[in-house]
Amino acid sequence: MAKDHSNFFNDVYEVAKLIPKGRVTSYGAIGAYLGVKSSARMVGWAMNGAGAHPDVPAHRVVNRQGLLTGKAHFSPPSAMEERLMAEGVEVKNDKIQNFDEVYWDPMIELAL
DNA sequence: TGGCTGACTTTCG
DNA sequence: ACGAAAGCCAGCC
Repeated sequence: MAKDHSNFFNDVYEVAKLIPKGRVTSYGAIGAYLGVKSSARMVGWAMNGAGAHPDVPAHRVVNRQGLLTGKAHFSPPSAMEERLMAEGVEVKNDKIQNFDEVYWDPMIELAL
């Protein structure tokens, strides 16, 4: 597969797929890993096409506060927390509990 | 081509 | 602690 010049989505999907089960990360973390920490929105936008990528666990990607901000884009929206809960992530009121423990940073985990 | 939008993040009030 | 505004970059019309 030839790497396109602007497959930003592809990169986001790759990182998202690397997220271990029971862990979560933030849009900014992925963006930072891709070199665009200032454009966390882009990561979320890329996730907009994740719906066509079943291998991309978009539910493991939340905002910096650990809030399931993107859950509204799921179908049903509750599927996000449902999935996180199923993986062992404690979610309360659309908010990830022990976020500091389940937080998975690609810049650290994938840092070599 | 130009301009708007957006699943975020950070900072000021 | 909460609310609002600005900054940012890439996709889409």
